[in-house]
Amino acid sequence: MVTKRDVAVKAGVSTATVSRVISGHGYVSGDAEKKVLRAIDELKYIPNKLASNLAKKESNVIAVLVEDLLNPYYMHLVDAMVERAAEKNYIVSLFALKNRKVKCVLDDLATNRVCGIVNLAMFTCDFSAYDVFIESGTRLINCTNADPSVVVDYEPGMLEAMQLLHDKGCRDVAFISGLEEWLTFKDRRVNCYLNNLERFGFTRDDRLLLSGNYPKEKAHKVGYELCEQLLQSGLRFDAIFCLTDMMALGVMKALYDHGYKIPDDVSIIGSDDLDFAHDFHPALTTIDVDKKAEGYAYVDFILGDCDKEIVRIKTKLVVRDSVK
Amino acid sequence: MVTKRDVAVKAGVSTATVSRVISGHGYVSGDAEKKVLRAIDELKYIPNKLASNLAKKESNVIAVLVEDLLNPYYMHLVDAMVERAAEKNYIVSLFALKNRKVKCVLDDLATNRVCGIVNLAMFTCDFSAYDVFIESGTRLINCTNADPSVVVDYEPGMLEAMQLLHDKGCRDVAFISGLEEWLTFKDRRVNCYLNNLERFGFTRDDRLLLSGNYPKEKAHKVGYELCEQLLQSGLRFDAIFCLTDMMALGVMKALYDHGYKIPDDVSIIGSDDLDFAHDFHPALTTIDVDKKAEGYAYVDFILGDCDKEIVRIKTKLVVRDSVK
DNA sequence: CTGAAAGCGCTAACAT
DNA sequence: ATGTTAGCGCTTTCAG
Repeated sequence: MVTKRDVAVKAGVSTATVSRVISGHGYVSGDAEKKVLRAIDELKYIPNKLASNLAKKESNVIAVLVEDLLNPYYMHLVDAMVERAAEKNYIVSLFALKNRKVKCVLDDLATNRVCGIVNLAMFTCDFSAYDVFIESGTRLINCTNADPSVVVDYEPGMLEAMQLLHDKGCRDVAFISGLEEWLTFKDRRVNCYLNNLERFGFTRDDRLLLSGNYPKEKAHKVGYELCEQLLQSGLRFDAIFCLTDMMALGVMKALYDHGYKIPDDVSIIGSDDLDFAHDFHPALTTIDVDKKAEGYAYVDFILGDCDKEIVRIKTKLVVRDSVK
Repeated sequence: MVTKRDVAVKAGVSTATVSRVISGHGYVSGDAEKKVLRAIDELKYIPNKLASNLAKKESNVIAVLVEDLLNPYYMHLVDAMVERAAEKNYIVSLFALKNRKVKCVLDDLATNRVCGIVNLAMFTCDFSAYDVFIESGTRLINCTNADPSVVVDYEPGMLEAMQLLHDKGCRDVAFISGLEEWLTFKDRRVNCYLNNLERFGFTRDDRLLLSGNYPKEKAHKVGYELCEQLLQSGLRFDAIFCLTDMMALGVMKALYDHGYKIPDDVSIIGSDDLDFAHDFHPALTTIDVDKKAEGYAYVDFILGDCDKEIVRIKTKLVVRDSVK
């Protein structure tokens, strides 16, 4: 294996100089640079991250914590993160909570000395017991309440959606959501819905807001079940907001299974705008989230390339065919 | 930061002994073991993978190469791989080809000294130029033609599916596939279809087998377009095999958009059995692939924990509502 | 059964 | 502008 030392010898300089030309930091004469570059090329030198990670006491891996890898929304995010991380010579690794104690996962992150952790799961964890993270200044996102954060600003999209429903004459608008403590009381989509019911002349009825076990259980499954629950409640409704597109998939399925027509009998609005929302039947009207910006923001935060302490992600309504 | 040395000092032994009890290799007296374990516990020692990676000249990261992270089938695989890898203290990192030259990605893999590469993309690459991989014995899956491999044995599932179609009286069965060179001429699903047309009394007509640009383009999009192409061809067909479930989503969408009813006018069969195939409309009849076994096999191969040189993944038909 | 010690390849002062 | 060198924390012979 060819090392930095080999390059240095071949170029007739020291390893420090080689480091300088590679990193771009520090002064190097044009002549030295040329020789080093040529040596690197001839020797096909490939730097060893393993060594630099150790020397720097920090790895180049960004950890992403997820509840469930199969969630397409997360994958959009991860996709963006991988792209952004690659630009900066970092890599992203996945850590799943499924079937593992949180402590195990945390130990795993610690032993790997990851340089940052993006927690996409619905819980905060106590990192205070992990000196490693604190000492090494590992950056955390969405792990503790004090983290810098990226928040999806659902308001514009939600307002557009409510306006659309209003324009179409809907009055009894249900909202199918997830975990009560995380996704009903704290969620910006739900809050926006709740805060603007009167403004758009929608019926206010607590029973129209349903909570379920997402994301501990699959969104589509929760959507299906909650929709059946809504159907059985006997309440009148002419439109349903779904917390996510996948939830909308389940909701629509339940509606079909019970003989309802979409959007004739009930209008559906999702949230996320997954890449295949267009191919739902009918094509889903949904609140698009700028997922690429969100993913980029995560890695920029982790890498300290973002000076803001909070970045807001844009949303907007994408009108397709699921609203009459 | 507490190091192995700290533990050794506290336990009154050498670092080598600490290593022995941690790794479980080599002889250690019960007494020494006890002391070491206690020291680890009291000091809250967390081993540093960065150091061990360097010392062993091999990292604990398994690389997964994908064309497109958003493909749900890959995510099922990655999900299984993450789970399996975690059991063995390895982590999995994602590398996307999208927008990057293959050489860049390969350099990236090399500089990170990944311990293995699972190539889920549709191309083989020339690793011969990368001494690092060869020297360090990096295990490759699906990278070169010589790799050990896991093959999905689509035959059982395909045969069941063809039998079902036959029983339902279908005769003109189309097949909507992907890249011609990879997914038409080489694909086991396609081959099985082609080889058994007569056996089930299906029409043989080359024009009924359509190729598209998947996976370079999204499956659902390719499915949609190919289905429209089929529609425009004027050929008669009463059933369609789709290479993947996501393709089926697009195909079904195209059918609806053109006024067809599923399964009344045409039956649809997918392949993969994604977790949300049940919530397609109608619920998709599809060939289930044992994705967990597939993911496990990949990491077992990478870690050398599998002595077979080829493992076969099972498939079976899951009957739902998209076949009349 | 245990310990000493020589690296692994790179980084980052510090010196020149 | 460039070189020297002392680590980074762990693994792994090799002695004892």
